Amino acid sequence: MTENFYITTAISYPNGPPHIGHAYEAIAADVIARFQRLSGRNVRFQTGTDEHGLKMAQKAEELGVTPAQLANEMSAQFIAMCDSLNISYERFIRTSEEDHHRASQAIWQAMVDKGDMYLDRYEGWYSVRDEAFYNEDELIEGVDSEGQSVKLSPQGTAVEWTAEESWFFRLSKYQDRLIALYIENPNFIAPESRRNEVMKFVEGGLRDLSVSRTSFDWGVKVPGSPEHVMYVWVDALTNYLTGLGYPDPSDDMANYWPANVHLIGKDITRFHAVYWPAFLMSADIALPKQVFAHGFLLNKGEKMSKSAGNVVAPLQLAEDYGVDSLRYFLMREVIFGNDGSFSAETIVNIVNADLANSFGNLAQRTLSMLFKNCDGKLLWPLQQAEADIALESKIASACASELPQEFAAMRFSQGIEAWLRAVNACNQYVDEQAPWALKKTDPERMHVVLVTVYRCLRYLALAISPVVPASATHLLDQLGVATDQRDFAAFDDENWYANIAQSDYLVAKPVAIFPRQEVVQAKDNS
RNA sequence: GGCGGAGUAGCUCAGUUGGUUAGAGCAGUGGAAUCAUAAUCCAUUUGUCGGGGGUUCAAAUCCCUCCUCCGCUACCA
Repeated sequence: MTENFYITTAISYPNGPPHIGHAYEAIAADVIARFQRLSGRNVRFQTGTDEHGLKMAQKAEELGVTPAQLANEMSAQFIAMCDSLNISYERFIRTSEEDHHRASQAIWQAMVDKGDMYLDRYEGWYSVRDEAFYNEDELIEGVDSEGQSVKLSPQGTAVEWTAEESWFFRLSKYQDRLIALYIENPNFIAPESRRNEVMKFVEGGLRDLSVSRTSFDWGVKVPGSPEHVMYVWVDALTNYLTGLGYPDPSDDMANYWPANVHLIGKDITRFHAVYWPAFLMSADIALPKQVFAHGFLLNKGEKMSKSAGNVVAPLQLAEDYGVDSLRYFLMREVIFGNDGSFSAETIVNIVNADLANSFGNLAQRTLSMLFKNCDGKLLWPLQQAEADIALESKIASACASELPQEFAAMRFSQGIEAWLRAVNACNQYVDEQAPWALKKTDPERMHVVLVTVYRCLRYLALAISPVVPASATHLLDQLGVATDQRDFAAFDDENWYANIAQSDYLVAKPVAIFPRQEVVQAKDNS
């Protein structure tokens, strides 16, 4: 029986164009999705945009368009980003869609039926500028324009005592069950540092959550309270269910829920690790198996911000260095779960060293010799020497065992390191065997050596394919590997090589899969 | 302020039940080779393991203290 696997990214808030963080999350999720497919699972991969909320409404007004128009325009940009980064999602969800409103109202109603929703007043010091309520003890003393002493928000903006009618969710009721969840499922929140933070937060006591707003109307209407729209997180989190057809009983719900992993940025851990499971518990829906919070990307070690003027457009990087180069760099160089630093120089460095020089050139030198010296013919039957078998066994272990184990545990950089050791072993083997010398002394042996590396290349290409899908496909095409033989199950097929070798397949003059890169100078905007 | 994490070669990081000359990759340097994308292979330099103090036969690893950086500390998303 085939296992199912459901992975989601957070849905992006499209009040601005996609940035490198969005690209990173999409790429990481895509690598996981492709890896799971390679492992033989039925994968459902969902991403999308979170289009409601005050900020979208404000941004639309600022631009003189309706929120729906803005959402259309911006979500198109996110879809375009996914497409250019080769993101293999099954569903791109938009929270403004009709089915999502229905799903959000259904989960809301389920929470009402459970007795977890009540109407109350939300009172506090509100800053219009910050759009946030503050506690008395958070406020600072300040002076207004007339020299009067006034209370200000921590950001120094004006606050006023405000009261708003709001629906509340009985979050406090779920404190103990949440803690039990974290203890019984240590991997529910990853990495561990995030789990510790969440544990402390919940142990510190939970207050009920205000979950509706009356101050604007760009959102999902609360059932029975048309003047209220849902607090965006109730609606946003529900997208993970909407995409499977909730609330209707459907095959997708049966097959894919609960999700295997919600991949998110570390800044929204609490919403996913506290509120979301509490909502689901209340609605009697199964809980996702894991919430994985990845880190942030820093531009040369600096946080990116509009004011610092160092925001990097993801598509520009993909355009400058290639989609697969960007994907490889992010998965290889950033320890998954930690923050990571990037720069054009580092990307070029890593990609040239690993992909162009080590791996790409290995393929190029091998296929080139096969083409020139053996007319592209593969060898059958194949009589390998001890060194050949030893190499293959090492490569098979790295590609079929080490890398998959690391990837399954979300340790992508470690998995890629194991793969790189295999690549290096192949280059080492080529140098030791020196097929160019054998060409004069023992052409038969030369052929065996080249075919041995050829066989290793298939392992290497398949294993790394989730990270660099287009390039891996390019190489597998050159190797003549059938498209239905490109998964981990094919590693167990003893006859794969015999089938190609005994066919009339010939290795053609190879085309470089990873050209060397050079740093593209940033355009001067002045 | 409270709680938590981190500070190891130029860069990114491994490395704790305390134990021989502290490791890897990249970058650098020297050499070999010439099939290949001036790619590859071999060898190799550099470290007060954040500062100071302590425990111990022995500490990057345990304790104390100080410095620096980061995260969390609820309703923008």
